[in-house]
Amino acid sequence: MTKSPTIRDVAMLANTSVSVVSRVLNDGSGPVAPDTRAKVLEAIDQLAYRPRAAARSLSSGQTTTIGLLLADLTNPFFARLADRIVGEARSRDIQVVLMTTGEDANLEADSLKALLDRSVGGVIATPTGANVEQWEKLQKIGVDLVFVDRSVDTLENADVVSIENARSAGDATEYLIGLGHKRIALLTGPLSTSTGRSRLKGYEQALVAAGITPDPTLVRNVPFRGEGGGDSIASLLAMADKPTAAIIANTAQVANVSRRLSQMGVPIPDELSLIVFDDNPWVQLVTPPLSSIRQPIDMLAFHSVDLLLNRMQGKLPSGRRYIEVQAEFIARNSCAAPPNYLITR
Amino acid sequence: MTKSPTIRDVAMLANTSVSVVSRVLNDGSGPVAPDTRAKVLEAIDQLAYRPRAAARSLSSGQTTTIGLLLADLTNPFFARLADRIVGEARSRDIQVVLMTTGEDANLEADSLKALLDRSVGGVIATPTGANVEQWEKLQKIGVDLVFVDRSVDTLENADVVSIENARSAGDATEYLIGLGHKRIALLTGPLSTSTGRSRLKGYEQALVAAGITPDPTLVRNVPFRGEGGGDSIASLLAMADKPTAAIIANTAQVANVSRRLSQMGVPIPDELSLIVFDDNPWVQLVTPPLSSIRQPIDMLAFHSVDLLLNRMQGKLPSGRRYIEVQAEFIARNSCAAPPNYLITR
DNA sequence: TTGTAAGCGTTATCAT
DNA sequence: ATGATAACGCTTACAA
Repeated sequence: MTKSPTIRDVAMLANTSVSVVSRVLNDGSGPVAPDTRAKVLEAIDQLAYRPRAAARSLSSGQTTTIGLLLADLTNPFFARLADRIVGEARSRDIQVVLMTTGEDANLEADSLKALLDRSVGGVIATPTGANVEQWEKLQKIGVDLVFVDRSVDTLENADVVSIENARSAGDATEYLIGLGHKRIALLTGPLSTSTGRSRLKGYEQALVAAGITPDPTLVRNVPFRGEGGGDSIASLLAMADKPTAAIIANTAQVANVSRRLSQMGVPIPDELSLIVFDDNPWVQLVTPPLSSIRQPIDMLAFHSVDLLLNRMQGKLPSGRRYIEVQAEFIARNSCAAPPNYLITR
Repeated sequence: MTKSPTIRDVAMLANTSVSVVSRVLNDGSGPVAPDTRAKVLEAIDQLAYRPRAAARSLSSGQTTTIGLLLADLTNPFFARLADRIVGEARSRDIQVVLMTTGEDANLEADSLKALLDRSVGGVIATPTGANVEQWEKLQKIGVDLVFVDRSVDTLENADVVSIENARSAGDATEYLIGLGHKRIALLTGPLSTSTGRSRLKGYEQALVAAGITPDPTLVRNVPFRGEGGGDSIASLLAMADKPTAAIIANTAQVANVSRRLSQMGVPIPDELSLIVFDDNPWVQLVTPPLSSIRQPIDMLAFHSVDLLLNRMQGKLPSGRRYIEVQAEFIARNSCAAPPNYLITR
């Protein structure tokens, strides 16, 4: 545990002043003679000097750190998102402090409080929908905000990056309708989330467009966390006029639903056609492989950090930026015509 | 974007000095009269004051931030580990900066370099095995180290938290032997990792104990990343004297192996019995559900942050701490007696 | 018990 | 092109 060299040590060794060293450190912040620069660089190298982040940010008021507040790393979608965001951040030499909400407003509030210490210049988050005031307070102290995957409508100064939820849900619905399905169930997230609402809208629009009246009893809102998905699908299948197909638009619940269906021994796609949001690696491992909607995680990651960094550097005009990227429907073997469906024509 | 209040503002409002405010901030760092404290607390509350992390750490030389350097969040094992570690950290009010190596020594080196800015007081990592010098340099500037899941033997001052790898592999091997298997394949990680070596050792010991001579051609070392697992299992099954069972002891490759096996249409367990390290949620979703070794991720997380924090607070005597936790073998339906196996007795 | 003042390691302003 | 020097916001002796 040696005491680390400071900028002064470097200046001394290079026979110059701290200001000069600082200038070569922050390239372009002032004039430096070529050979002076060389000497400084050598001194830095020789001492293995590294500027201390805390001092830097205290003095400059800036940080090269962003916060990443995700729902839950246990969910493969968020895990992969985190992976890509961290990668994207590294390539730009910025660090990421990671926090999770567990979809719990209180935990989210805790995280927001922690973020108030100005250790980050901006944050990328999947908000729970609550804590609007704390989010605003965070913005007020100068922290830029980018919401990814979902948004909070009342927070108008936060940028948003997400997939085209309505359209994706619509695509899936159309596909099922095309196979002959009339009674299509939808498991979606809480309607308090933008994601849930959009997916529902896309689903209903597709139905209406095909001349089918949406049946509200076929729509279930399931919390992101917990076992809700399993129960919902079970109750759906217990209905008298039960659905012949289901779209699981709640990314967090697809594993639960799959497990329950497999436990119940419901033959897929014979008795029930299935489409899941989020193309996890394992959806093609199960029997049958599941048709799914692949969210372009790379794009979500790229745009969220790109947007945030541009904001932090003041490169963007004020006003919310809303970026939507396309998701891709992938047909596998979990969909077929409904039972007893006769091809007439 | 208001300018935030400083400790001086608080002192002023509370009609006292900054040192007093500082003392109530860091409870116990000095005497404060009860009613003075009350006034300070009120001022803090009223101004919504939050101490700035950078100033604090610059002045005190300490940080409430740790680094978490993991291989790859794409792997469910690491993702869940990250989730638990972040949770454990939050409950102690410490922040986590996340980085990934992608099992790449160069990326690891980059991260290590970034860590040199003393923004963290310690790091929890799954090392690649390389960059020994940089790890040492990190320790030299006072950053404590805890390796989790694997270790680097030459780094004797880093604590280690992992599962009992040898024993777990041994258990799985014994189980298969008990079913009548003689030719048991092992897919394991690179032998440059402690994990790979330990699992191999446990496997061999179990074999020898049962009077079976280990056959090196049945052991495959597969890199953590990439598609190696699939090819390995395929080549194993192409052998003349092919194995009747396989243990996939490379956590990162279980999905690849499963996919390949399913593509090849190898009947499990009829033609091949299978045991996988790491009990992902989806291993019970596939057909048949896979027998697996469940790693106690909560324990790994708890001990690694506990250990690290104690180190950082100097509460631990010097000398490496090596904590091993038990993993649990879970029998499902992917194992059976080998083909053509006659029960004689 | 309280307050003053000297750092902590940078950046940035302003002379030189 | 270079170099003093004053912040930045906090902790911590050391006085009072």
